[in-house]
Amino acid sequence: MSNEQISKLLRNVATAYTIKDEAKFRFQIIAYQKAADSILNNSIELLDYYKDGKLQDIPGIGVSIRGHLEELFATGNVKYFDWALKGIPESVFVLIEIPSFGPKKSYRLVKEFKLTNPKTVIKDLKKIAIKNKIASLEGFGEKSQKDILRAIEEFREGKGKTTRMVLPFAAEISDKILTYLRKSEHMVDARTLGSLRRMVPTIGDIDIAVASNNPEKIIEHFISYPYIDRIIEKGSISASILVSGGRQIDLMVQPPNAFGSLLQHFTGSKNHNIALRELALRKGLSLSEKGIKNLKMKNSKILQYSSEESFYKTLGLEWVPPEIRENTGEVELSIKNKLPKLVEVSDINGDFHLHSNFPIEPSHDLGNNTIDEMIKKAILLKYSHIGFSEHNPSISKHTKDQMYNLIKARNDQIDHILSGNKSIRVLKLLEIDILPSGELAMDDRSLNLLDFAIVSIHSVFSMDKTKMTHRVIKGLSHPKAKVLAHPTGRLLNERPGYDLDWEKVFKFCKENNKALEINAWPTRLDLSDQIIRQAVSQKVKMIINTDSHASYQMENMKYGVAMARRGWAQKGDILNSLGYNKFMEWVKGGEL
DNA sequence: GCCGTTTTCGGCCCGACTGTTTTCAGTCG
Repeated sequence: MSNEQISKLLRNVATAYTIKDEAKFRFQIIAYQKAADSILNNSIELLDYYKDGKLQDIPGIGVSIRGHLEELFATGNVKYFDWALKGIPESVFVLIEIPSFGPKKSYRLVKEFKLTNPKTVIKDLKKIAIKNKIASLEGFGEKSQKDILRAIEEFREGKGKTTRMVLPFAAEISDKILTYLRKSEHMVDARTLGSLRRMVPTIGDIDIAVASNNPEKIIEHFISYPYIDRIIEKGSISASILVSGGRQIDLMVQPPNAFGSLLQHFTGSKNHNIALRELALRKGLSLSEKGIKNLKMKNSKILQYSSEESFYKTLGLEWVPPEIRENTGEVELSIKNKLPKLVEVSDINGDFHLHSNFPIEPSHDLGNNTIDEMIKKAILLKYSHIGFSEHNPSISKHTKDQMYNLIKARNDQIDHILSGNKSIRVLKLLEIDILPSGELAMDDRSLNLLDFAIVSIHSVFSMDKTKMTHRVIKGLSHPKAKVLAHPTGRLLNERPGYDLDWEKVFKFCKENNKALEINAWPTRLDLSDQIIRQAVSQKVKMIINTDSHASYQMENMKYGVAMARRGWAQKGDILNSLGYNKFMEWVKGGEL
């Protein structure tokens, strides 16, 4: 069972409890939802935790839920869940996937109209709404009947939060809205917050905070956005719209004096905020987007904060970088003033996974820009050294000698360009396939033309974990192989990536002076933040590369750095932060 | 059901908005 399926199962238990007796099960509901969230956000298979007897390491999973999950893995079923879910038709759990459908509404509609077929429940409900049968129900009306129809329609079309965007796409939409908002004379400041500010790999909706003394005017301006599809909701200080393309934008306004608490609130994550608010409660304080209320003093005013720093400071906390606001230990460390100093874009001295358009007759895609163009871009980015890593010449279409000659020609081209340009150093690398056998797709004579090789998997992804781990380690074992590129092979919104035994891979990298790549390509972002954090804790070195196939893509470095930051990586964990000489020491096998 | 800087017992975030209501329940983030 996948993490997603297990998460859904726990969420269903919470839903069932909510329907049966929300008051009685209040805290179990929260606990099950928390556990479900935690599992969904975990990029490591739960089955692996189970096999290692470490289910309880997952936050939100205690003795009770762990027991249930162990039963699930051992027998494929959980008696307690069967009991909890008893009496709730399966179609309820289908309806609840539609935004604006919660437990109560879903159950009520299923019961009222006997919608017992989970496969057709959405279609059936639509028919009933069209026949005007919902409006007359007590607690419903004309408006809610229309809303139900529209919610079903939008769900089918994948609008709103039902599909997630990759970071640059979300950033582009957000920038357009910000530019528009800034045209209002009532605007003092506007910022993109939520998961986009935290640099989560995929974004559900776009959250924007505005500082203004005239919120009504801002809201009016916001809902007049020319590319609007419809207004989802609109109040006095917040509003949500759907823009063309089906993306949801949430807006919230506070006066400039309270902008700090709004920034904090709307950046999240939800779990970080809950942790902060529980901490505040223990001090007799209540937090919200409006500011801080002192609960010990009767009818005291809410204290306002114009900056996030002052807001955190009042709680006795160090300001927390948005990328690590996930309640995974950052709150505890910020109390002690012991947050790590995370790596920054300005620490990056080079990019080592670049594909030029040099006709190397590769196994996979060629780049779009010349070596010269990419070097010029690297100079603009103030890099001191870079590396070209085109794919190896296709092994099936060339003899060994032909491959050798192609690589030599590429190297000569680099030397030729460098002879007229001394402002940057350029390493001669290649990205080489690790064949299913674990062998590299190039012989030693050709490999010796390189400063080092980046190795990666580009075929036969479906190997099991043990075999894939063996394949990767064998590939990395070649003395010229120094970096494992896009280590899981995941493609966001497309495929999950293969499984590796990370303990083994980490150990091998550490003992043999190899590095794991953090690939900054926006649909890869591979490694995940979670695995980066494990690698950091085991002192495995990493290198952030853009995998650019065009010079403008070299600006994607910021996304790779963001993943490193989300994984709590510091400058010392990231090889790109080294100067040329130190870097070459590492290349040649020296300890750092 | 989970969790720990006052706690292994006794807590558990906070507010906005909507529709159907005359004061609130449901949903969302």
